[in-house]
Amino acid sequence: MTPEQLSQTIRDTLAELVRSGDLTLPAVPERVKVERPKVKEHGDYATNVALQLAKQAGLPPRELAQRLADRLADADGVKAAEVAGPGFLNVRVEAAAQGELAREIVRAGTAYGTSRSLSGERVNLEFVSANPTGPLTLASTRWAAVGDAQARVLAAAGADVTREYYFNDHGAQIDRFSRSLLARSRGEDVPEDGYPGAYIEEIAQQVVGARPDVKGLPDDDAQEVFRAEGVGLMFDEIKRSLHDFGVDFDVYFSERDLHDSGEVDEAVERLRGGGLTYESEGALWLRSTEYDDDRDRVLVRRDGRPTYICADAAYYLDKRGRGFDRVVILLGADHHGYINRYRALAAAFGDDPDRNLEMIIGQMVNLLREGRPVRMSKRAGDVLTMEDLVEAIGIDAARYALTRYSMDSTIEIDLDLWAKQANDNPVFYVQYAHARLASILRNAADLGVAPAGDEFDPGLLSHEREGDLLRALGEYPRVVQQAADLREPHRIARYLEDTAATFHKFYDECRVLPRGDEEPTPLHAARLLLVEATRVVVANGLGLLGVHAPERM
RNA sequence: GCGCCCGUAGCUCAGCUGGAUAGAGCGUCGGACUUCUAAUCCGAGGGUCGCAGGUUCGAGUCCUGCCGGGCGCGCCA
Repeated sequence: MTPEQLSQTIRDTLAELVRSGDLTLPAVPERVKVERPKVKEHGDYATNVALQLAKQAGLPPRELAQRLADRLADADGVKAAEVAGPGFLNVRVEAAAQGELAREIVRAGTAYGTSRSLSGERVNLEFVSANPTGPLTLASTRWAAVGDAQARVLAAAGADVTREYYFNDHGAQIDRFSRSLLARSRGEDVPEDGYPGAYIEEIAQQVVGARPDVKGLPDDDAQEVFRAEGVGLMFDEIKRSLHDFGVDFDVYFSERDLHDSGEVDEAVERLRGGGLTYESEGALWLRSTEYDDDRDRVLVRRDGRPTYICADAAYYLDKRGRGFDRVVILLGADHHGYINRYRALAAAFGDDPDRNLEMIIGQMVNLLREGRPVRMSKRAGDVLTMEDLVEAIGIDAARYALTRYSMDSTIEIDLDLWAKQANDNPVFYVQYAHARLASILRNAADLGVAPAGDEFDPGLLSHEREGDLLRALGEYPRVVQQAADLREPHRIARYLEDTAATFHKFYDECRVLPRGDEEPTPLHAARLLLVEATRVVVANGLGLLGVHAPERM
């Protein structure tokens, strides 16, 4: 019996009480929340429906809970139901009803935990979107890990997700980048506003290697060569880093294309007609204060040139035009000031900013080494990059460490901890659980013991640790659902850590395989099925985070 | 000054969108391997949930005001 099934049973029971006249309610609630109590004595599951419906029913909560408990106790799969505290209803489930879940999970395999709740939703998820003027920074690495996990989680909930990367390969930043390359190729210092990093030197060398003629060109032409070649090289490197990190985008979208295609101009025209703009001091403004912005924003400068906001507007329209109902954008905390003007843009186009647009802000990342912050010196251009992080702790640890925390938290990654191949490293703790599970299944195969099949007796899984584990596995679909609804993939990681712990405790107390000369029993087969189910869940969960589920360690 | 995020055990962080006695890992101390991976498990200790009010049967969670930290506030992108 899963929490969903129990929830349904409780609803049915409420409906029965109403029908039989034992209870008066304006309506039986759509959803009944069933939660896992923290304290063992409170049963396998608990619900607070009685507390919530007491007022409507005109009954004291405990009285309502009691009527519900009396009827619920007879329901299929329910072993006991009792009233507790101010009106909680604590439920114990039949072992047989609960054990059945192991078979369901194994049968569902990789589909276990997925749902259709977002089916039909076309989601455009934009993240990273770093301009190709340097290697991916630590912050970009966080969005890469979280964004990809986000995409996987949304897809698991049935959404049709496109991963998109927006970049700008022309304009002021790129000019500074190409001027820096040019300067370094001549052994000169980079300009005051240039990019000082050591990678500039390397790229400059590569460009010169590929285009030896660049030396003889006049400044303007040479700079253009450095721009075209340099951006290409830099972007290739970024894409390769992302790919190695396990993150591949469906679309790389160029801002330049928006200008070239005339979409920016079209967007401006549509904004003019959208009712959220006005002209002042010779410029066209967006009334973004309508959406809690600090001030209105200029769309078209006095000289007639559009600001970058127009490109954003055009880009938004482009996405909507490609059929995406939801435009989701992951941004760093340094861009939070962006939200309100973007919402105003969506509204100016007649969209509902609460439904069509979603901007997710994530906080920054700091590194710790030997207990001290690893500082990056901006002046020297020594930024901490994705590759630095991967080199220090590996891809799995990096992805896991970056997705394990709420996006709202500024995080500190202790490199010494995450590099350790030891149990204080959460990613190893979870991966070890998977390796252990896989190992049991391998040994079982060697012994010729198979997981229970048609003859499976779910009632055999009645040990307390088996119940704990089954209930943990039963939580998984709800965790995925919640992670998808709240856009919080870190919940998957936390769940995996809890579930790994629950499994390790089970392993400690419940022998799975026959020892020595022991004959295999139905209990061995049943436990083996539970092991297989657990492996499925851990593997599925790690998969949502883009972290490997190793067969051995 | 204004806006967004954070403040929970010595440290790093969860807390199921208002529920029961606030959790986990690490660190500290003490235990458990002749047999499925001890990269594990068991036990102990550790808290004015930043502060002060408010909302209600009930607040770490919601509201208001302070305090502290991070990040932003261009006709730059």
